Amino acid sequence: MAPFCGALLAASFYGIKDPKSRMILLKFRGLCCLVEPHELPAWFKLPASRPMTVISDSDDDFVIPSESQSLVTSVNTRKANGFMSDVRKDLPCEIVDDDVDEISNVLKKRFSSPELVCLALNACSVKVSKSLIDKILRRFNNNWISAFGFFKWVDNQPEFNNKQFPKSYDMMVDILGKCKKFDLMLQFVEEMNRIGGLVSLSTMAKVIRRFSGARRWHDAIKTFYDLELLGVKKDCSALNVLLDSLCKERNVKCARDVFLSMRSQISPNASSFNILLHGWCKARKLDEAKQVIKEMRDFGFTPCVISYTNLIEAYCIQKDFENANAILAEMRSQGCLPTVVTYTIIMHSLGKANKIQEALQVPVKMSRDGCTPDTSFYNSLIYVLCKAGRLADANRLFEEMHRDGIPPNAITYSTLISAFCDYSQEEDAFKLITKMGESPCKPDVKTYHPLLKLCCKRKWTKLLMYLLVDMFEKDISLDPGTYTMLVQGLCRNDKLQQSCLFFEEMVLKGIAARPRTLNLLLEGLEKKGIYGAKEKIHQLMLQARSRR
DNA sequence: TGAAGTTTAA
Repeated sequence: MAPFCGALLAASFYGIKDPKSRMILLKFRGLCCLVEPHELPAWFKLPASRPMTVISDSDDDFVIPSESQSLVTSVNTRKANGFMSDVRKDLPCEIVDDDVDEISNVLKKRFSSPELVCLALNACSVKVSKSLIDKILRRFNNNWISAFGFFKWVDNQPEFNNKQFPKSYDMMVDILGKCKKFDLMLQFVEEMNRIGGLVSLSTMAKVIRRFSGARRWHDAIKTFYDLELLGVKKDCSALNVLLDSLCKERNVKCARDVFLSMRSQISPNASSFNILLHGWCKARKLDEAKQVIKEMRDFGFTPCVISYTNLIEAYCIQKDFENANAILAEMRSQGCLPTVVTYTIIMHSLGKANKIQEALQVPVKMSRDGCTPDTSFYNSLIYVLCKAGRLADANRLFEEMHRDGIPPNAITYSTLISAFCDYSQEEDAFKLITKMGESPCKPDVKTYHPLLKLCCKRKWTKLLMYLLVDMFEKDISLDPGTYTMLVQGLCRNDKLQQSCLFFEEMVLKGIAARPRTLNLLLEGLEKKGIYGAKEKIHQLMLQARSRR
């Protein structure tokens, strides 16, 4: 009756079914509970391949409160009525890709090295195709060991001709960068260069952006200077990639210095100026932004709708709607018409500033201009309606999007789910994430964050765990904000042991803990007299500090 | 993601 299953256990997650009582034990990073299958929300599915064992429930110390019983029952009733199967039947054409599933099942076992992944995959008998590679890489883009092991395995397949798939190589470069495996990433690029014909500007853009994202400015700039060693032209497009990645990571000063030092060698285009303009606008440096407009004109470029929209956004960030409108008037006088992007910025900022009535006038003005809304515009409108507490209207709008041929995206779902959680309409929130599971939109941390928060607030530990397990299964990793929320939320729920686990994981990942979070945890441990854990946390902080 | 806009939250 011992717990089982090496690989899954190593990942500190397992689900065990007792065939007699049909109870399911869920264990996730020290969280543990025993549930009846009917308690599982409809969107939560245990993989069929998981082994079955009888096990006692000594670890279970969680209780689902009565409110969530009603939630679970309602989801369940729909399930009993065939709700889920109806949804599935109605889907236009669900592509069942057996090969993707077969490989995913192997990759999910979370091996300790790419070589082990490669070995395990040798047992698979699937045919390598471009679509298979893309699907797997997309699915495991948070897990470089699985992705890289899979890629090496593909490379060994006799039918695989690596020159056919430069984009897949670029994806692999990006995954290594995203997971901060920078040395491996550079080695891999070298390897691509040796094979020949695989390294392009789009490859190097991934490298530059990932270095910038990790605030390794020097490496980003060096990558640009050394482009020609890899056979990539050091032209204006390459310069713009570097400038943009520096600006997007909020280092516009560094971008300006690069720009000035390169100006004599590479002639900038209008985009170069707009990139810098955007950098200054985001940094709320309006004087510098205006200076860029002037330089742009001196250089012989006329500011375009993107330039004006950037300035409008800068004023909107400062809630200076008067000046935003003045720019709007100025661009019109220049014969430059605002686009749906311009209107989205204005509407969204008005909503954020609680000027709801004015915000809701924007769609009217926009249609007068003959400008058609898109998904992002709808998302902002939904956000504004939610901010005003008009959830029913927001939901109606969401339904209308389908009808109007403007497909909702993951942000649409996340916005509504978040609002439902804020207004304690948890049943609607869970209904929506169920619906999302049946749509092409993929949830991310931002989708789950408000749900996890709600579970903490209501002390719904079982539901919290369903969600965490679900995220784990989908390879959605926690971000700093979510770690902080979980550590604090579990602390307040007297789940100190679990709170410590998330705290530990966060610190080991190199995420700095806020003093507030640390103190809350330490105070909790002190109050409960759990001195061992308190000492461990202290040690952890010392280690983290010395590493920095 | 990538010359402009949309989701969490301290």
